[in-house]
Amino acid sequence: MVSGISLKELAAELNLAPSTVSRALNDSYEISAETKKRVLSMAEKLNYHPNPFARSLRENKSKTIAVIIPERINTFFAQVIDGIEKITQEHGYHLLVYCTHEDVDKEKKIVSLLLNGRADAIVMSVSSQTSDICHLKKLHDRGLPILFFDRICSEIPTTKFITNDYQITLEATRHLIHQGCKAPAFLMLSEDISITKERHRGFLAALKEAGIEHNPMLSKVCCQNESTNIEILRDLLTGSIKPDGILASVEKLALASYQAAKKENIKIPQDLKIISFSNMGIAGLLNPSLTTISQPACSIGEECAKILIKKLTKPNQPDLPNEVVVLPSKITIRASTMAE
Amino acid sequence: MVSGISLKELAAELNLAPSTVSRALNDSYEISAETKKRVLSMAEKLNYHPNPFARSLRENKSKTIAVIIPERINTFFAQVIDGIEKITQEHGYHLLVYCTHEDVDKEKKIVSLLLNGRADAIVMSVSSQTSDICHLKKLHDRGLPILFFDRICSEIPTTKFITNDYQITLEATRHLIHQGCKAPAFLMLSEDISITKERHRGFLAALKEAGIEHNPMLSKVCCQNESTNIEILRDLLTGSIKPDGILASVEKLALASYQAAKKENIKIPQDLKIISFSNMGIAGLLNPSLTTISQPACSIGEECAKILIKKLTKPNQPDLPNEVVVLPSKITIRASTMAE
DNA sequence: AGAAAATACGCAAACGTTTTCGATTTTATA
DNA sequence: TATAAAATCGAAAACGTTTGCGTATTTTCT
Repeated sequence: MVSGISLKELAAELNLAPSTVSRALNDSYEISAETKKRVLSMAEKLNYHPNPFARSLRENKSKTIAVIIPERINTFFAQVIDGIEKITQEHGYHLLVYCTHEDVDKEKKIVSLLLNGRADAIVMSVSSQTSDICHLKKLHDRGLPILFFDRICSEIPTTKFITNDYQITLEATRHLIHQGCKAPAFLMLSEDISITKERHRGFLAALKEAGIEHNPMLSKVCCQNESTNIEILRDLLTGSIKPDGILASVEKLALASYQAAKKENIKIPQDLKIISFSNMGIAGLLNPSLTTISQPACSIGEECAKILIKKLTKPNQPDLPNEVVVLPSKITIRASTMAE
Repeated sequence: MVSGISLKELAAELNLAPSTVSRALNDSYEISAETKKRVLSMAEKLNYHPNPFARSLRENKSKTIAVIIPERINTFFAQVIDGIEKITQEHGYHLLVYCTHEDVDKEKKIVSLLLNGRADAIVMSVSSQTSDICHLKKLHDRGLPILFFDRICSEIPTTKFITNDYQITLEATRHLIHQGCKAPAFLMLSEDISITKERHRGFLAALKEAGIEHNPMLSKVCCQNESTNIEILRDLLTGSIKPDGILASVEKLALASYQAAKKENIKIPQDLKIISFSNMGIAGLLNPSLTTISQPACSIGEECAKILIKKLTKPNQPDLPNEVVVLPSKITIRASTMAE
């Protein structure tokens, strides 16, 4: 009932062979225009819809792309998926979306679910806990097109999309320094992930350039839990080596900083200037408004999708090239980094 | 290559019939423990993964649930999906996620894609433009389990999950009045959707209860575009009938109100108090912090998923009962509604 | 007019599972 | 010991498509 009428039944209704009906529906040159019209109208009348699984089984492709992200409640990732969906939908692809919640074990489970061909390709951003990557290697070895964005996995030879993390963090840190920061801190979720390294490198470069000696205590690794992050940051802000600026490599750490500063009664931007990677639309409505480094999330999604669609739809396409595509981020200066 | 080894090949390797191997893998009582062990270890060794499409074709179910939401960049919907995923993943289900972007035409297209059995069930929240619902009826008539949350469709006899919209809006409006509002406004995306009506009803009831005569000009229908919304609200805030309070039935309208008030130099909460439906984690960090009505998004997702899983996994389950499940929302009072 | 080519369609296999129905062997029962 | 019952496995059909190949009819060319 729920699956509706089949091709065979449709063919029987028309007194035609299933093969003929199939060809007619697929607009084959072997079928006369008249027969095509007959088939089409009967298919419409009987509400025929081809079974996607029979087709997938036969064609060995699913018209489905899997997207794996570390968190759903995050403007950046949501925008990327919007971008992916926009392009892939035009080509009749469906999106399976999985969230790892920054948990590498969950990531492994999800990845293993995709070893059976359920998806024709994978677009993903690895969890912040991901250091061992043999589960990802297994996917790639199987021949499944896989493609990374933002949190990339450089060991796997495929196309990756990131932003100019080093350069933009360099500029952002320069901005902090220019606004008067003498001892900025760098906040991160993990030391392992690719972009964190790049961003940290840019941060340190700007300090060196300005002749500021960086105290490693001011490069802080935080965790997933919001309340413990706030505690970590309260300790940082009231510790022996107080930062007068913060560069948060992840949005949630900027927000935790706001909370911590609020609790410790530290004034932003007077006592503490904050700049953060963030794609929140409402950064301008925060108290004070947050200076952000925003990534071209939607474009990243679209570009991912485009290259994937090309690979999947054109026959005899080569493997995805092992290259890193860089799209520029943008700094929007707001109140949180204003010099007094 | 990408699809790996098949059951037949595995069987050949073991000198067993495919049927035996299938049964062994599915832990059938008909197979001896010894054979099972042999099969399992060989399957492991050869990296066998059952083809999901062959199975779906045979079993006539896909182990897939489709989720349709009006927007992705929205904490509420993201949380609901997190809740759904949490439960469904435990039972081996996959999630196809579609976004309508509040566009009813896109909604229709997406729905028509699901007429072929690609998903075993649908969980959705309709777009704000959806008034004609025959595309949804078609799904339900086909026998596909469909289930609504938040933006429900009452014409279709199935289970729906909402919050106590009438009651909580009544209380929220009382709060506004108690804080000194004499002429609160009500902001909505559309007059058509279910929850808007309920919320508006609660709003009006509170006004009546307080003996306040409501000017219909203060019930404002906004649109999807942020900048035009800001214009609409600037007009409202500077018009002949000025509101001194706002109840935003949707998060984005509260944010637009903040922007409009900022531009018009209207002080919140002194000149204008704002309360809004919102699940943003950072409502407390806005300037001023936003009083919110937050919905139990994650629970909604989990409850949806639970009832669905029950329906899908237990045999001979009756249709989803035609009832509305109500989960309570919660008001969190912050600075945006403080009396001076 | 006859041969060749083009047109339009049908038959059957194949994709990788699961399951019904038997078949054979082993074990338990009388 | 004969027989019923249980245990273990295999053959084959079925799910709904697509497609290679075969064939009958019509058209075109010489």
